Amino acid sequence: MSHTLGIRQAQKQKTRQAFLDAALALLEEQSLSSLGLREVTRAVGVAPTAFYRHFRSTADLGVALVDEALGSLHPMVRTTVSTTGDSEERIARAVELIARHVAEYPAHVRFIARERHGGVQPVREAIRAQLYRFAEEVRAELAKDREAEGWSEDDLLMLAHLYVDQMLITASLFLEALEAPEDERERVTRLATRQLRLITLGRAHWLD
Amino acid sequence: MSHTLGIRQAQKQKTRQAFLDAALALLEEQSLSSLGLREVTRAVGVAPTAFYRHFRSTADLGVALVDEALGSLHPMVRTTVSTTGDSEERIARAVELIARHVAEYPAHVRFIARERHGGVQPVREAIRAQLYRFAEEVRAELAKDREAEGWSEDDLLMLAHLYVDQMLITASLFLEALEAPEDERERVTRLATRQLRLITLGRAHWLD
DNA sequence: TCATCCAGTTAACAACTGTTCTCCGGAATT
DNA sequence: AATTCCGGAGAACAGTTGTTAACTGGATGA
Repeated sequence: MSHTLGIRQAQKQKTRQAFLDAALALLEEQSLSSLGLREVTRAVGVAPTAFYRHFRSTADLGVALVDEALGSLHPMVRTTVSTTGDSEERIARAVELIARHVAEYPAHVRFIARERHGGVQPVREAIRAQLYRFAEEVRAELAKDREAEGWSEDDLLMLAHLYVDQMLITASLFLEALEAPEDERERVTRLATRQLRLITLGRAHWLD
Repeated sequence: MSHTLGIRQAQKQKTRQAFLDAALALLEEQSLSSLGLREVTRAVGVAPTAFYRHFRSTADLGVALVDEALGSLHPMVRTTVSTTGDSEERIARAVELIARHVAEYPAHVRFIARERHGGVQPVREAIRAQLYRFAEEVRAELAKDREAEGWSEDDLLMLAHLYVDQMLITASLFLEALEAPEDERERVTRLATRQLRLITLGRAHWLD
């Protein structure tokens, strides 16, 4: 098992997490490329120079945030795609799961959506890599389905990317609807469900 | 026709355009929320205070950039969707058209992709409004097609949003592949084509 | 021709930025 | 018990930022 951290290491990780939390909060109303180092340290309640003990730059912190936001999501995506049952049930469950995740971690979702095409290259790269991993994993799960018989690897990956992108679009829509009345979120649910239904329909007739 | 502008108005518009051009260039490597007013005036070669003669703030300039980037695109989108011919031909033409547009106006495309979920609320709002207009127009064009018989207005709008989002995803992929060798762009073309093909397939079986 | 307008200039403001170097004190190691 | 390690503090650096006020000089319209 993992060795119990010394007081020192534990305190360091605690401060580091405080940096990540404070940055995430500040990033709700701006982009990473405008996030100042002093701004973050001020929010944490620590001297500006302490920042350098944990990150080389704000871009570096951004990459760490990408891992926090997406790193732990892989098992969830795998099981979601592979859930057995009627395709209609699977769609409903996937949309429900996205809605739930957005409601629970809105700042993480906002960060990813914002910085995916944002102004900081290393962060874009990190997100791109993670999303590619998602697509690969979805492809692997899709390949297990008997509906994938006769599909080329390339076509499966094409479909997987479509699903991943659709997931992000839906998450972003839920995010915009977060503060809105319940029926707005209901509208998003119905929209996303039908879009996934249409894609699934196209999938079923791909080999015609 | 439009009244010829006086020397004064003409010069003002020229400077204003210089602001937009300089800002767009600066925004290739950062986000709008980190774009400084002085930074822009320096690039234009003008005093900082001159900025206020044209824009209230950088956010205001951003909204103007949204109009420049998307405002003139509506007729193009309309005619693209409504082009007659085999659906396979239509897909190929649409993808080709996106590729061409990205190659011709990469900075505009980058700006839209970046600020769609960016840190400046009025700009996000402006982009959202324009994209909604696109979706409405696509819906109107789709409705003319005989394949749309039996479709509800709501389902047509759902499909239209799917097309618009797919258009943006594809544009963003072409953008990333801009500096890459030709075969990378070819890969994107093939990917986008197949994704559109699958969506079109789902569309054809929607009423089953 | 003369008064008015107005895009752009100059100067100055307090507040902020990232980064360096030096130091402190408690944890970790021997 | 003595020594090393190291996360964080403090002070100072040269530059930067947005915004204000008062100005200049050429185009505009009476």
